[in-house]
Amino acid sequence: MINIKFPDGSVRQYESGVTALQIAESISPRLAADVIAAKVDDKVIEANRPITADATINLLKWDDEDGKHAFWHTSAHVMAEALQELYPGIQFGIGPAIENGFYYDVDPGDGVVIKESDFPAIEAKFMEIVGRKANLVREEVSKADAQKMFAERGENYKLELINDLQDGNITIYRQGGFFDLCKGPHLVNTGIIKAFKVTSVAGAYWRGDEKRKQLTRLYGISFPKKKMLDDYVTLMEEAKKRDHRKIGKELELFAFSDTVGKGLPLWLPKGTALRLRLEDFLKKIQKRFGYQQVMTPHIGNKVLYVTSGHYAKYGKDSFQPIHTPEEGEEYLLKPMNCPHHCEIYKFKPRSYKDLPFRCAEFGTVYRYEQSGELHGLTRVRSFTQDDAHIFCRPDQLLDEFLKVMDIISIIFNALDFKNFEAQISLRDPNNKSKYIGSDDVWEKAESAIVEACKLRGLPARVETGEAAFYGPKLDFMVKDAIGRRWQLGTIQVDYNLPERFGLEYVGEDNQKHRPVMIHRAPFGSMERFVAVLIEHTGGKFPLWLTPDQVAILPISERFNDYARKVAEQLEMEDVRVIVDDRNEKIGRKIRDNELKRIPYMVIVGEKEEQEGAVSVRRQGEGDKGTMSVSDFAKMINTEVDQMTKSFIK
RNA sequence: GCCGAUAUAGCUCAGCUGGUAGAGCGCAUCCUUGGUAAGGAUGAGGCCACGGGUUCAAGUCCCGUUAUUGGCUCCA
Repeated sequence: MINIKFPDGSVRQYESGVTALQIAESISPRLAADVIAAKVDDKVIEANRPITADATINLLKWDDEDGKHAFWHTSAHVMAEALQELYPGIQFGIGPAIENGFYYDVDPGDGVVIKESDFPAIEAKFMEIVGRKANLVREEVSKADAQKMFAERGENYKLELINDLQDGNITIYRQGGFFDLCKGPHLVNTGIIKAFKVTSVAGAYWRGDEKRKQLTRLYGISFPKKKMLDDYVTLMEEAKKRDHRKIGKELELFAFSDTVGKGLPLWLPKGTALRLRLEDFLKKIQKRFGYQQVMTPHIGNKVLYVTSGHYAKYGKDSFQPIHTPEEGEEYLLKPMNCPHHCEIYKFKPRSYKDLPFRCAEFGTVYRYEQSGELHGLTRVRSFTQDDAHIFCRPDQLLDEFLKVMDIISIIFNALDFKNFEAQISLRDPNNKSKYIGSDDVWEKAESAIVEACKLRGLPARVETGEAAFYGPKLDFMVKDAIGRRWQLGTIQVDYNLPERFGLEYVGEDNQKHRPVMIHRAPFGSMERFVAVLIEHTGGKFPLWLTPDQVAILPISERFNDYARKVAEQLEMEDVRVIVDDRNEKIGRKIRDNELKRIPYMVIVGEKEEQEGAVSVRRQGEGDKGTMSVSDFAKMINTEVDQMTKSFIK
């Protein structure tokens, strides 16, 4: 007999060799029907694998991440089986479960293209296969056997994968006539899968290497109930309505013009109003944190970027240098603000008493992003960083870093970005040639970031090999409407540029010392931040930020003059208003302004004019009753003050 | 940059197996002057992305280019 411990702490005894499924059955038949897999001592295994020693068990259902993972992983195998039946001679790459579903990378053979129009056939074949309700059978095989099995099927990609595996822990899973190299875990039977959809097809390089062959990647998602798929499809459609590109057009925030050039956003009046308000908000916070605003040109002598090292690394893939009538003179559209700020630092000799020197600029930069990468406002070729560079003494570094973290936290709180993720990006120790600077300097910079996160209790994922070439960084990532992750705020520690630009300060000891630099951008870029803000709010911006706070709707044209008078009065009180004086009925005006997501509407007619009042409506809520114009102005301003008092002033 | 998809009026889209363009919204003019989510009439808008080709005939079929788009790679 063995002891099985459950998550609630209770312990039961079972015969050795018992399976998770049997354990579930011993508790309740309903539980047994829901069990997808099991976590036994932190290892996820099939629900029908014998357990032969004392263990802690967690029965995994669809609601458990690991359960879903097994479900989708098996689904990937079923999709592969379907593809094998539909496309004889197809070769398989890898087919993992991902955050929302799974994919399989396949090579359908020369000249064979899998297109969107083929999805229905794949889906039908998939459902046919799960209808066979095949059991998944796990087999441990030797490396030689595995090689033989996949060589017979002509699976060159699988053979390459097997080559990299250790003999002795190679497993394959069979279902019906199909088998795949896989370490599991899986469902016990494919029949549990009740709904499936191919979500998209895309190219993907084998092993993520753009020099190798591009395979066809099929994305899919599956569920244990048909309704769940329907719900998922509805959810995706809802999310698409929050797409910033769509809302940006509807609310006239920004636009693109082929004539201006791709990836070059045009900020329309409403979008500009929103952006400027965000910039003012940050400026106020920065002032409080001792920053000084600076301005620098949009171009700079190429020498600046040769010095910084950017030219060597990105020069060929950037907008090319601007030539002047002078022989040999070259300027670059600035891809970064830091070299300019270094020159500001160098303007005069600095004393240790002057540090930290924090200089901030909403600096527009130009980067020639690959054409396939451009995406709405989130990935563009011209964008404005809310950039600042802090030049400080090494002993001030940690404290300065923490202060930047505090600014980011103020901003994310103010805008209600709760579900951000923090990522520490470190250098890849196996590929140091990608980076500039000595080991010693990198170690100091990396440990400062790790230490800062520890002090603030910020849980951060650590990624090696993701650092900027001049230094490690801490990034704040936020998801968009359909779950894509975008980097917003960033803080980077840099000992290298001060070295390259020969930055110095005179210390207490009257000797020359080298400052440390922090690059930081809490929004990241105004473009990307606004894009993510649009998707988070669905275009319903908070009252303090929104371009138009109030729409005044006269009942008929007879009250247009009164409406304009009210507008003037409100404007005197710093309320942002528009007057809808179109020749339309009131119901129509309400509907149109609701759709424009204007937070407040006030209706004015005969009654209001006589009383010097307005009839108030809140967007999405409806009628709020009548009040005097001055009370209404007060109400708006109080609401704004309530929202902003915690983070502005 | 690579693989797939898409491109028709200002916007959202229809246009079947080829026979010289349609709707709704928006816009303009007129009627209507209204009380909390779409009042009515009339009208103006299209080198069907661009360039080639096949055909008696191309929005429709084929090729190329450009832009957009879903991924991959990249992201100072």
